[in-house]
Amino acid sequence: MTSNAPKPSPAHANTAATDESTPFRYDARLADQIEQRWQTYWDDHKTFETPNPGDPGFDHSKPKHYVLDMFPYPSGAGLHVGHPEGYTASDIVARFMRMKGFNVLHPMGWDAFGLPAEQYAIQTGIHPAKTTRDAIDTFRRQLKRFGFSYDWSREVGTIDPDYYRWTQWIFLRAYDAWYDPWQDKARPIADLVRELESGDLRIDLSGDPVHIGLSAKTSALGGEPVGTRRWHELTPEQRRTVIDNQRLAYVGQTSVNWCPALGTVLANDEVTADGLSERGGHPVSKKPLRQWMFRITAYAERLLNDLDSLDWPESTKTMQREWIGRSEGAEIDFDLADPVSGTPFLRVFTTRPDTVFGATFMVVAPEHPIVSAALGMKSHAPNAHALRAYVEAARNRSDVERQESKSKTGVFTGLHAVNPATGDKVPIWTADYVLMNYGHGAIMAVPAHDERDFEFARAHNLPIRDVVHTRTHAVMAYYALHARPDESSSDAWKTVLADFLGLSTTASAGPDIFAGVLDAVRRRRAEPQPPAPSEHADADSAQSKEPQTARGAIQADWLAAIEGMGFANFDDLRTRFDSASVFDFIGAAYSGLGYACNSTNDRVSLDGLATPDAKARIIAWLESEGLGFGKVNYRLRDWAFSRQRYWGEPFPIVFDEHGNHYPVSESALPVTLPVLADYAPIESDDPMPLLAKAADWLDTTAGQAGVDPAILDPSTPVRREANTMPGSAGSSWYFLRYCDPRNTERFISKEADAYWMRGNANPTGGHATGGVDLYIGGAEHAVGHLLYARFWQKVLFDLGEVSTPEPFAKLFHQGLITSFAYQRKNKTLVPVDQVEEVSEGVFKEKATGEPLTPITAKMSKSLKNVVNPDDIIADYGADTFRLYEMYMGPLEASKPWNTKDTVGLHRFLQRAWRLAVDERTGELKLRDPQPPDAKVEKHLHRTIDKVTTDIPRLALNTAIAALIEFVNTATAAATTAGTNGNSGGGGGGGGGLTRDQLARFALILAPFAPHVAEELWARLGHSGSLAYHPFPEADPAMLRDDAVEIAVQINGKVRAKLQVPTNADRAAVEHQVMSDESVLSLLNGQKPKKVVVVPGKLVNIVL
RNA sequence: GGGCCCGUGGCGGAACGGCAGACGCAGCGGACUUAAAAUCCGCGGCCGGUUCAUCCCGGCGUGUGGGUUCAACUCCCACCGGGCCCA
Repeated sequence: MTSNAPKPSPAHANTAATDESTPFRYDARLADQIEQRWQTYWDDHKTFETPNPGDPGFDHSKPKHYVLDMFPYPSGAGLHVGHPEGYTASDIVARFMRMKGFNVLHPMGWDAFGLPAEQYAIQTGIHPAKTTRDAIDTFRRQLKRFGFSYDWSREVGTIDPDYYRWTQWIFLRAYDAWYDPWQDKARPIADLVRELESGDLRIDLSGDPVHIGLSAKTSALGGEPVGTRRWHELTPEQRRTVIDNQRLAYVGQTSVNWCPALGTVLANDEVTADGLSERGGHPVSKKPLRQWMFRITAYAERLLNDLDSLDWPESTKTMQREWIGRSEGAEIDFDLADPVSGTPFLRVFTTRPDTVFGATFMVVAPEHPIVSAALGMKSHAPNAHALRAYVEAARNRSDVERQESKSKTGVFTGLHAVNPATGDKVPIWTADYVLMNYGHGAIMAVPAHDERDFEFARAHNLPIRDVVHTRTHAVMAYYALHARPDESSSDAWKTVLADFLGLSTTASAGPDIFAGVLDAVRRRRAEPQPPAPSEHADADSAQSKEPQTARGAIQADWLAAIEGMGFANFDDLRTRFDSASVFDFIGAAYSGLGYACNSTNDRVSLDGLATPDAKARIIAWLESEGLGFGKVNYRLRDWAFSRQRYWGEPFPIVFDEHGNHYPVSESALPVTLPVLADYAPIESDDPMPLLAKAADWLDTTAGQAGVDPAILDPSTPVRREANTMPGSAGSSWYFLRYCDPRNTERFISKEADAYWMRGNANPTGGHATGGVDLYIGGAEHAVGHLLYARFWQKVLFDLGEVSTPEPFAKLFHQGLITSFAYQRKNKTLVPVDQVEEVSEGVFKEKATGEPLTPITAKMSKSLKNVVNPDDIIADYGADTFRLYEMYMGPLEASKPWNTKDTVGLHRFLQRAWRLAVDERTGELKLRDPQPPDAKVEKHLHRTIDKVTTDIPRLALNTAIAALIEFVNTATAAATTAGTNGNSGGGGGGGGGLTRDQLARFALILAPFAPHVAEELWARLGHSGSLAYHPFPEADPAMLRDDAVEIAVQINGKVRAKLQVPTNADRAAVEHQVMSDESVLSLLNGQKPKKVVVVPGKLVNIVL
């Protein structure tokens, strides 16, 4: 039987025994009773409903704490064990913080629009409105069964018209805003119009507003802005175009990810690395499309900088930084060596200006004007035919084909440019791997340090010149230059170099200290037998051959590496480095960071500089010479916001017959999603929005649609926007709605926002930047949801709608819960129901008898290793389930589910229960009137302390371990006192804990196992819930012992243990240790060189 | 290929640079029981010595090899293996 196969249910096993002699044992049946009772109680008494400022019962004197879960996407399959992991952790924090005197906001809702629900509806033939509602009901019922302390009165769903009304409203706010680069914030479009009208702003050549004399763009070009126009010079159509191109939500033409099978466009984060859709795994291709876009790129710098202020996992911050992809590159101008009319120079953008010395040729897109210019020049006739044919062919290939094609085709234009750094004449080629719409449609090709350039150079026999060395190469280059004659001989050069490399890389050395390192290598080699300087002179005989083998191993590694590079001899090595052709020789480009080399001319040298420094120096030089300038570039693209599907928020936008768009006025919101019977996607190569099927809804008048009569006559026929918003629309602001979910006037009241979203220094690490105090959810949303939500928050912040610039002050990712799976020799996996365990830890496939290796893998339907939480709760109860999931390991770690381990946590609750309740009579067992056991009391304080410090840092596994230890101590005390009987359910009479101790224990258990804690609390005679009772405090005096056992080490090895007074200072401890008889006998008369005393821990005597 | 994270008993895991293996599971021994289950108590890294046995003692141990330190699971470097992200 495998570990995941069904087990005999303990519920049934227990029931028999329970009925006979221990009807009040804590088993599945009793747990179920207790849990139902308290869940009903909490519901009936609205225990976890949280008033807002201004509501009756709101307590101004308490600080706030907002604990948020990423809301789930309710699927038909119901919850799996991964969902409650984060929810349990956040629930523990929420319950703890309530008891610590905070006003806690802890809501739950549903992310319910989107592709999966729609796909499911298509498969089943049931309308998504129905399947989604059913899934929500299932999820809600399951979540309630865990006893989570959500304020269900604040429940929201993204599909509720009352909710998406405000999603549409936020869209309109962005539609009606532009990004002011001078104030570095979003502002209303009306401000832009006013400044254009006043003449403060003009329109530049590319149609963007520009401040005369203030524009970075124009000053970089180093001249007066040419061709700017004033507002009043523009026609109404031109004005409309200018304005529309400034909106934060705008219609743009971009290359999108089109998925023909799903019939929709996907965002970059919805497409996998191998070009398949994340949902369904269908092929996705690039396609140009006019669609709604969000100008998230305007916020790139702020989204990047503000990450520093957030208490988020470093890995997630790194992912966002990389997704934003800020790079400091440069625009560099290459003068043309051959005169071409109208084109004095070629401008390129590069992220690696430090490699300009290695630019041995240039490549322009076939559409580049210089190509047609070349074709028109008689002097280049010999090449003209091939060139013309190539341009013609390239025109018929799509961008995708051009990017993907492996063969590096291209043709020489016959023209040359001048490399501004080297002064060399370099040929200009045209090739279709360079796209006209990227950068300037031209690149400087650095074949030694760019993969594609390298392949192109190889294919067309162009020179490859090294200008960046890795540390390894830098060491080798230094050696090539500085090796002594005896070191360059045929036998010696490799071993000396290997030692040099070994020592340099160990020391993370840069070129500046190579000389010293080489000296050290030579000194070492000069020594006859190599006990390296650091080895202990007195090393005993057993380790005497260690140093040699160790050094030998590293040397061997490097020898193999050198061998792998294939240099014939030292002269070959030297020639390669001298001629800057190492990468050509190795046969691969190196595009990483390193140290510049071969990069010196009369006026600037980069040699030896690390890449970032080399970049800075070359940019400074280019700028001083007027050859170029530094430029910041971002990888982040604007957010494609249109989906051609049914199950999403409609846009509050209509179009007139000319294709101009108009907003639906606020008072006409929401634009409700029409009920569509046929919601099957339109599979096609061209995007076709599904809502186009709702003809009655689609074609209307401006008045019907609710467009402001001031901007469009109500009788004007209009067509509604037929695209819908993506799934990430509703999830980008739901945390705001929870604060004020039933507000019909605003998406969130100013008061609710100011209270719940404000900055708040608190135990779980809230920040002055404000926002949600603790946000728990999966790491898979690192660059999607978490970036979009930050962006919307900043837009709303700029427009004065919310008070904080960041939505989530502290973020925590729970780890993935995996399952065991079984692997054949060929690495394929076997479903668990086809596996048998032939003996302890040995597994075979039932059908074939093939031996299998157990591994951990994601839970999946196909492997049949999915665990359903409902089953676990039926067997053990929700409290056991909660404890087990939190006890499995660190919250952030990925860890395998092992059902058989759950029984340990069930036993813990059983022992805790038995401490307090007689299993035969159900009577409370208390120690009173006997005084509390001193050891137990002390341990209780330690446990309170441990739990209090562990919960805020989400170290819930160790907090539970501490609770278990306490129960074990108390149980032992009760047993030795002879008051707890044993077999089959405890004697009558006294117990291990006093009434007061049991009460405190129930309180500290409550965040983890709330039902059983409430039950104990009630049985102690309290009325009502303990949910708001103050959390017990540990007495610092009880955390210390009078004496502590310390370890006595001699040369780092523990040789003795000694009791010393806790308050003894270092000198006293040292004195006690050094006068202790057993220590003296261990010292055997030797005099210590040094004695290290770590108070309360150990003493280390160094001989 | 680049970046990040992780490698600790049979398993999940614990350990401010300070006595490695807390706590739980599985296992072994005992108590209770007609018996089993449940429960309770005890043992538990590996190798060796000593002993009837307990006690006790020595050596080796946190993927591998180096380094820093009085002291390294923990910090640094390289490598091996696994995972995640980006190409």
